[in-house]
Formats: sequence, C-alpha cells, structure tokens
Amino acid sequence: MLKVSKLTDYGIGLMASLARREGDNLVAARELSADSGLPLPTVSKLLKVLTSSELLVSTRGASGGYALARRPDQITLVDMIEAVEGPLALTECSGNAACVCELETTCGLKANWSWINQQLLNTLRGITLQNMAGSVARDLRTLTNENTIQNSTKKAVS
Amino acid sequence: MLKVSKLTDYGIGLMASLARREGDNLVAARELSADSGLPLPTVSKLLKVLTSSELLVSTRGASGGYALARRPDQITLVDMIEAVEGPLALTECSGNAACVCELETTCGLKANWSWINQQLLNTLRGITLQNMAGSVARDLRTLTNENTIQNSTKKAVS
DNA sequence: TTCATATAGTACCGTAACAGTACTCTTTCG
DNA sequence: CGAAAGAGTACTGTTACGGTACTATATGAA
Repeated sequence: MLKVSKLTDYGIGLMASLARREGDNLVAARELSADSGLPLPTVSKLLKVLTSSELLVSTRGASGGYALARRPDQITLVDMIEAVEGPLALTECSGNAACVCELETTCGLKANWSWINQQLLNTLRGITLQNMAGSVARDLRTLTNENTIQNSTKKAVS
Repeated sequence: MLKVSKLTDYGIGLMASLARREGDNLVAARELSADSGLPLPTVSKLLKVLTSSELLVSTRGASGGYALARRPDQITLVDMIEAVEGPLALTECSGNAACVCELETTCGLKANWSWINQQLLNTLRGITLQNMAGSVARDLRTLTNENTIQNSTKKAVS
C-alpha cells in the first residue's frame, strides 16, 4: 500500500484540471464534476477542503466558483496531499507530534522513521502542481538518471 | 497520511531485532514477543508472513525458531514493507497492474504518478535492514545536505 | 425584491481494511 | 511419547474511507 487515498488522487486531478485552464478565473464545481466524471457531491467536498487549506479561493453566489489561490508552480504535492488527508507521517512515531508509543524505548526506530519521512517529504515537495498538470518526467528528466538517492547510497555504504 | 500500517512497523522492528543479534542463529517467536512487548499471536503472524516472503527462514519443532534469510545489508525497506502489505503503489494507477480506472483518459495523471512512485521506491530501496538496525541518518549522512531532489528540481524548472 | 445558482456546512451510512485473538494441526527434539 | 515451536484457519471489533443527502448562506440577474 503506502498509498494515497482515492479522494486525494481525485483532489489533485481537480487541481490539475484548474491549472490547465489558464483563462477562466472562476470555475464552478458542477463544471469540474462534468469534466472529471466524478459525482458532484464528491467534487464539492474536495473543493471545499482545498479551499479551507488555502490552495483554492472560492466565490459564492450566482456565477461563483473556484480558482487557484497561487501560481501552479507555487503549490507542491505535499500541500495537496496534506490538504486532503492531514499531515503525512509514515508511522505513528515519524511525525512531529509527541510520540506516546510505549514501545519506543524497545523499538528504537523512531529516529530512523523520522529521517525517512523527511526524505519522502523532500521528494514530494520538489514536485509542483505545474509539473502534475503537464509531465513530471519531462520537467524533472535531469533527475531520473544516476543521481538518485539509491545510487548515492551504494557509494556511501561501501 | 501516506502511512505504513502498524503491522508493517512492528514487522520491521522484529527484523531489526533479529539483525542486532549477530550470534543467535535461531530465535523463537516467544522470545521476540517478550523483547518487543508485542503480543505473541501478532508476532507469530508477522514472522510467518516474513518467512513466506523469504526474508526469514524458519525451523519447526522444539528448539526451532526464526533467522534472517539474507545478510541485513541485502534486505531493503521495500522488501519488508511489501512483505507485509503487498506491492506498494501510491495510487490505483501507479503500479504495474493494468489500470482499469475509467477516469484515466480524463485525469491523465497516470504517467506522473508512476514516475513519482518510482522515485519513492528508489528512495526506500536505498535503505537496508542494516541501516534500520542502526542509524539511518549516520549511514546516509552524505545525502541529507544539498543533493536532494528538491533542490535539483528548482534548478531544472527555473 | 425575488429567484436561480453557487458555495458552505452538517450529518449519516455501508463497506472494507486493519488490528487483534483464539483454536487446531504439524513438525521436531529430548 | 510428550513438550515445544511453527503453520494454518477462522473469527471479531473498530476505524477510516468513500459516497450521499439535506440544509443554510451568499450573490448576481431579472
């Protein structure tokens, strides 16, 4: 698993859809629902959450709708994922919250999980809505070759 | 969340516990249970799963027990996580399985998710049980500075 | 001013995965 | 043969996910 929830996936799809419409400054939930094929209630719920996380701005009333709160290159994957599913922590102990796990003294893994969590966050923070709206692989092509963490690690360990 | 399940966390703790006992070639589930503070049934279930994924070897009968199937530096985080919770895919569409998501044509995010999934896998594959049994941060210190994907990205985009 | 349209807020429910537990069977050493 | 240990199966409670319905509020236009 290690998966992102369906709602999150949908939410990012909606954000990408908005990012691709440079022209329209306001898009109604109904329109995004038709576009994506997702049921309106689901879309509404997501847009509301994204708004309360300040990734979108909303205008109420007739001819209202939603728009991006910032430029697409100023919104990261972490922003979007955390907006829908809360602060992301690999394990109970890897987040910032005070860990009350009584096994902590015996397992001794907390520091490691925190470190790993930080690495994943860094990776995800490097990807923006702008990348997602287009092709991540094209934008970040320079990274896919030999300078990934994996290869560097082999060197560091040996 | 983007979290790993509790069971997975426990499982890796057990693996680390085994990795730290260089001497003992066979350790009983009961012993690992006492060590970790986890209930025996839970420990047994996990050890069984880890064995069927060929990360551990088991010996039945009196004075039986479990041992690592390979050297700790030959077992990666991905091996352990997938052993407990199956193949890891960030979204329905990011794995290798044929994606039957009927929204795929509209969402157009599949390629991006696959790429991101691959990045995360690379990161996790770079961390071994040996690292987890000790200090990941110490072993991989050389990576924590400025050569993370995040900084390289900024350059590539600008 | 009234109405249609849009977002905001709340509440609810069914399903499935997670986490934990119990019980039985099989193998092996003493 | 019996004790000890792993292997297998099955069951259960809880929680979060995913989806839906209903109501309230705001705004532009007729």
